[in-house]
Amino acid sequence: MTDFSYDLITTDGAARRGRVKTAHGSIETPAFMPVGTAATVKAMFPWSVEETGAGIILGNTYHLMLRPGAERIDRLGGLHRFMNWDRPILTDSGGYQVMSLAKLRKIDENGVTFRSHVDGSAHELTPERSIDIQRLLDADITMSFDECTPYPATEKEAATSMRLSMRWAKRSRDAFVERPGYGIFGIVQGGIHADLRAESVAALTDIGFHGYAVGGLAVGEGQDLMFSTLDVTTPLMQTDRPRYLMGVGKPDDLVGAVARGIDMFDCVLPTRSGRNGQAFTWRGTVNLRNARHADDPRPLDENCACPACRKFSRAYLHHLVKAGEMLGPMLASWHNIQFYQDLMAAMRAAIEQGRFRAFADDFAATYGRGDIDPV
RNA sequence: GGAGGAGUGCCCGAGUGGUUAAAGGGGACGGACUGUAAAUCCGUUGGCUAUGCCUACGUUGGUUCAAAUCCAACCUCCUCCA
Repeated sequence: MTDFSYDLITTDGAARRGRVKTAHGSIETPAFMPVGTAATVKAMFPWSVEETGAGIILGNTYHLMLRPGAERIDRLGGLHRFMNWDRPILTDSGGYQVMSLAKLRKIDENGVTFRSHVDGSAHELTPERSIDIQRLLDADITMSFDECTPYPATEKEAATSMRLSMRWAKRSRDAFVERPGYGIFGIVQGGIHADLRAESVAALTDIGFHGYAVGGLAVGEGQDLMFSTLDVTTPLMQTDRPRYLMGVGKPDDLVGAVARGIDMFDCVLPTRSGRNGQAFTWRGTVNLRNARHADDPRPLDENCACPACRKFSRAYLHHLVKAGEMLGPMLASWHNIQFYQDLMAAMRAAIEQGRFRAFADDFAATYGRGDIDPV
């Protein structure tokens, strides 16, 4: 089996076209990873996810540890087999839940004690345990255990939080069992502070990871601050390792982040928004609940290959969403994941052809700028 | 034919003298969602020449300073008995 690797195929400005090789296959980057927190990309079959062109999905240490349990998944042959997804999987370490479940956890130097959101029972997550769980899950890419620093945070808070994450990153790296085709990523923290981001990148680079993630963004700071933080972060990151912007984002966030040298993304938005009746298109978002679609026989997006667009009308999608029929969220999720994959494919092609800047300008000119109904 | 019960805003439904343009649902309309405690959450939902006024709780009339709330008649519906 080949080692875990990242090949930088070509660049266009700061944008990078690359390929990540893992035990379960390779990933064309820039890549978007659909989120499958609880061993399922919500409302989608794994083969549907595959059909959109997604090359990798994300799972979650915290959720799977609580239910059905990491050891159980291990006994059942690992997460790929358990959920019938044979392509690469990246697992989040539970670090995001340190922030999102703030009311249900206690944090100290050793790690975090969560009160389960399922049944209230107490569970400890340390860097060592998080890494071990991710090994049991058989994640191709393990994420180091961190604290996703909330926003807003004072510079002092961001520094304290980041340095704790750096100590945990070292422990995570030490706990990671090297296996061919498997890698572990360190997570850069530091809030919106350039000096802290620089310190964090240096600390992680010193430890040495197979890839590096930028964490703690898209947590309320806004796109301008997210981009300006990337501007002072990605230039410091190793060019021969993949760069993953965690939890991002909206389509225009993805384009802007690729322009700043990011290779990988994950976000719940396409699936969550899909379940909530919002569809993404090249012209912006469409709220399928809106009354204006009730009599519209046209497809959501004539150029989209997903079944929601190929086989059904906006009027029908509108009806499904309004009626609370589960096929509505299913089709909308499928469409959104398809759109995200199409967007990534378009960016990859633009980089290969050295026209990423033009692509980004064109995207900015049309996305969110007009009604989707230019009849 | 007799006895009893009920009629509230788009719908269901709370409300038995003033703080009621009227709880709460639903529906409708709109918005949000960024390493998923989310098939979730949040607004708005009588009208107007709007810090006020008009219309409104089956209909009409009455009692009262004041009525969705009390009284009378009428209309409609439901249940039971003939």
